[in-house]
Amino acid sequence: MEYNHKEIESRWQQYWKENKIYKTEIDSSKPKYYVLDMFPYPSGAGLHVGHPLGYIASDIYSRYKRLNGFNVLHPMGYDSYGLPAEQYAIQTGQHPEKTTFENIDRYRSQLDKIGFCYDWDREIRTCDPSYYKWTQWAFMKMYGHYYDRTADKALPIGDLIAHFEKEGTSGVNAACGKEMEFTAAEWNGMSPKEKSDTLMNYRIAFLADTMVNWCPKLGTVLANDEVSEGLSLRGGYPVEQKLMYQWCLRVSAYAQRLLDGLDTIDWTDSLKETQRNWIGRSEGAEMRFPIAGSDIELEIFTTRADTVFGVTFMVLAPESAYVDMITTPEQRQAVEAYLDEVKHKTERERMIDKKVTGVFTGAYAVNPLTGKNIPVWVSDYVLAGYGTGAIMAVPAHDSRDYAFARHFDLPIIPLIEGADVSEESFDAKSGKMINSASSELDLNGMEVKEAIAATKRFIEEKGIGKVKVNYRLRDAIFSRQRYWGEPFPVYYKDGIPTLLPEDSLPLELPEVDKFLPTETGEPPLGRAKNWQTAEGYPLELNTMPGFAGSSAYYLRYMDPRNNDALVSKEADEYWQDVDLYIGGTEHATGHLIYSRFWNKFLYDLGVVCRDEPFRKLVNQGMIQGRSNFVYRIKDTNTFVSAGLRKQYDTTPIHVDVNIVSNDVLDTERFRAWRPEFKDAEFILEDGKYVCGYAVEKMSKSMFNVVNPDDIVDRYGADTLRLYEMFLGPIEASKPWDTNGIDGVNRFLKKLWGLFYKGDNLLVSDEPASKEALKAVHKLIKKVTADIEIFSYNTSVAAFMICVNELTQLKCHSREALEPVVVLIAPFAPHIAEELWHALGHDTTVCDAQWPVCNEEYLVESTVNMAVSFNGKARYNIQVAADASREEIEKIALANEGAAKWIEGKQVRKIIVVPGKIVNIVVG
RNA sequence: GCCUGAAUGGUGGAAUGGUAGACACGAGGGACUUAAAAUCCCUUGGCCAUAGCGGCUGUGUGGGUUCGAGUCCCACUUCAGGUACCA
Repeated sequence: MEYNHKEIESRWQQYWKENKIYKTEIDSSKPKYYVLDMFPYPSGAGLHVGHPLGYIASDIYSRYKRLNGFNVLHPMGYDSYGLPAEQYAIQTGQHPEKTTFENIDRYRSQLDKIGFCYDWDREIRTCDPSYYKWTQWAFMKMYGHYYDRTADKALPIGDLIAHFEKEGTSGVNAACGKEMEFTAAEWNGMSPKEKSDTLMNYRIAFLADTMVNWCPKLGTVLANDEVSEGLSLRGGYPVEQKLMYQWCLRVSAYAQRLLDGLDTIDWTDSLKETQRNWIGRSEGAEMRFPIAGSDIELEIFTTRADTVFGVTFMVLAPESAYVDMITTPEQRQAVEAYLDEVKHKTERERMIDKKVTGVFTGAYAVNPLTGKNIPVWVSDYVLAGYGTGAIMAVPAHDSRDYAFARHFDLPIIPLIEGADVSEESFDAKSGKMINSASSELDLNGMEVKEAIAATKRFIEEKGIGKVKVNYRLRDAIFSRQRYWGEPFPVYYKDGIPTLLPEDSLPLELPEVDKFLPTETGEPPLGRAKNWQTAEGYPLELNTMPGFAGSSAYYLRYMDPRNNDALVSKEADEYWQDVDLYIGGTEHATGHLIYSRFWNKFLYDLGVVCRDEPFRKLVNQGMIQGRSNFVYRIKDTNTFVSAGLRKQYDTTPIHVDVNIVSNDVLDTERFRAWRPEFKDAEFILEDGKYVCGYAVEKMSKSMFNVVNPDDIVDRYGADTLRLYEMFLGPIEASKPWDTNGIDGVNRFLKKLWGLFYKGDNLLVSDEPASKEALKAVHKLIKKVTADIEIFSYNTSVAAFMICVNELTQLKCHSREALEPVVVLIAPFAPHIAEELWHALGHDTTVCDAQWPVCNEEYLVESTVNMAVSFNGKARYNIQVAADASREEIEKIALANEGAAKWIEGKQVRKIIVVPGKIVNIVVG
């Protein structure tokens, strides 16, 4: 038999499926291992060759762990709610479920061809009611809890209500939107609506007026991580700021725990750093500046308390509530004109044009340390959402304040010795303080760090302010004005949001006639008939965002068909957490934050036993496209080969990479490719047409999309798998380059050749030679070590070396071949299964034992050592492998004439590292 | 601006501080063949030498530590990714 990948692969894939080889059950006799891929959003374009990179890597690890006796959970599913299907539905009128399911089927058939060991009985889809029941359930729990800072965990909102009834807000230490103060009597006197509104300030899932990223083109709000540089990530449409009443999740309550948790997990430093930046902890002080002639106090946040003597003005964010409170009648018109101007600018416009703008409110604040009056301004360079939305401006030591002061001609007071602030501000947090003394506080002469600490102490003692930690991390906006998402299990009773009863879940997504907003501007669910409770109360019209369904999916895989719980106690305690998670870095500030938050919340409730969901995370790189070009000579239909193109005036044209092989164009297929090239002429070099190339994004318009199906069809899944791993380290981004795939395919044929010559099985029961066993055990050692560090590319190289050696040794001994088959099984499972059965086994190779390296085979009787004298005149000596240091020295010296003197110089030092290199220093 | 990471042949990439360039592609040469494909063998960082041994040089740049540096330290250059009026 020749190596026939098609026949082998389809036969074994069918066998695995029929015998449910990869079905996983709880088995307390074995240690568990949970390997997870970030599940895909099934897009209409299908899989390209870049998608499976991470899946192959995780598949290898899963199979490896299984061969090592672990009970491996390795599931797959689909993140099937999302904007693209809905946008497509709007354009075509097709129900998003229909296109989504079609896409899922296509993904599945593509995935199946690659031979993954997923337990498909555990498949989940986020748009399936039996799945999103638990998304809705988690939302209800978040609604029903608040974050208690003293207990440092989520507690039932009922506890808080009981506290309010007895003591009001006194003694409450809870995460909230704004600090509130009321007595028990006041609470008990509130109307139901007032109570509901008050509790919204504390609930973990809550309704609030929030500044949102509104994307008019998509007709919905977007989360911060769905917006980049003022444009929507999906579609690239402009995004503006808008105040809307929205569902939110109090992610910020978990900021510190999300930060601390990073120290306990095995992720790359760069990813942890990205999350740390996103959480953005900054330690500073909150200070109050009284407004002159009123009892209003401006509260500001600063990390530079030391610079308080250099405050020459204050700035409010345009959206700040203070603006209206303090603006003087004389300035009101100017301020309102400015606010109007700012409102009409989109986020993007604000960013592009960094002109300094602002307006004076007419009010003055009193510096609590100097007693001096300082003007209060409004400017859009201060953000409403961070800190208190108001700052003290220190132009000498902050570049933004500096630009503002220069523009409006405000005074600049330097506070650090030697700082030259005539051209720019001095932002560094170092140096000795000057100009910073009052009768009560003297910072002069202190280092900046000391001064910060001293000022903080002072303001706390004087009650001017307090030490405060701020986080950049915002609460997640959880409403989307879209159709294709999870409905909220919420209705409105006399305007008061109320949860549906838990046993009514799931609340299924209703049918609508169109997927567009209603004429009155309500979300698409406003079109649904009878979208109300049995009593006639209206149901929530918003749906949940994409990250809702993907935040706890890893838990659902543990117990996917359980209708009574998200995950049973038994399943949770057995599978615990994801041991290895593989996916792209693009989810660093979205999914990977939300998931950790969601999991910590469930941990607080005692639903899950682990605080962190993903123990180890590996980021696979992106596979870019590698485009090919042909060069058309201007105004002709003649194409010139890349090497000769400089002699002509040419235009490069993208050509389909599938009709190019090793950068050589198949000219016949090119003529057939498109009608306009039917009569194309070619100027060849060395009889070939060589194409140019460039690395670009993989996309249809560049004709550089390589479909895995085509590769599988031509070379087989095993070749595809090995080649994707051989391409380079999995974390690295690299262009897909089909050049070179032949080498991997050739290797598999050679491996096959160790077993078969034509139809003859060559395998013998003769013992293997020492050399053959050495080659095999070297392989065992190398591959075992490589897999543990995900260095799959060097593993593949090791296989090639070993097979070459065995081929040269003409080794067909079962003793040598059997371990090789088991080792290759994770990488190329189909051929391994075939060869395993050729060796006479009737069980599947998946249940084999991972071979153990016997170091004895690797021991050399003698070792070659390079000896150099002063780094020069290097030569080799042979010594016994177990030779002592002294013996090696002796032999080394003997070889160079046994001399204590070399080239007339005395030997001073001999450094010997057994097995390595001997260097002798003279002089 | 800040934070991460990277820089090695024509290409993708190997190298616990110890013979740089494993493995593969590509290229060149050869064998087999009427021919092609497939397969196999040899050469392949650069320069010099070549009948043969070989020699010099070489991991972005400049320094440093070390008997010894692609690897560690300092400074710089370039590229990639993340992030940004976050006070």
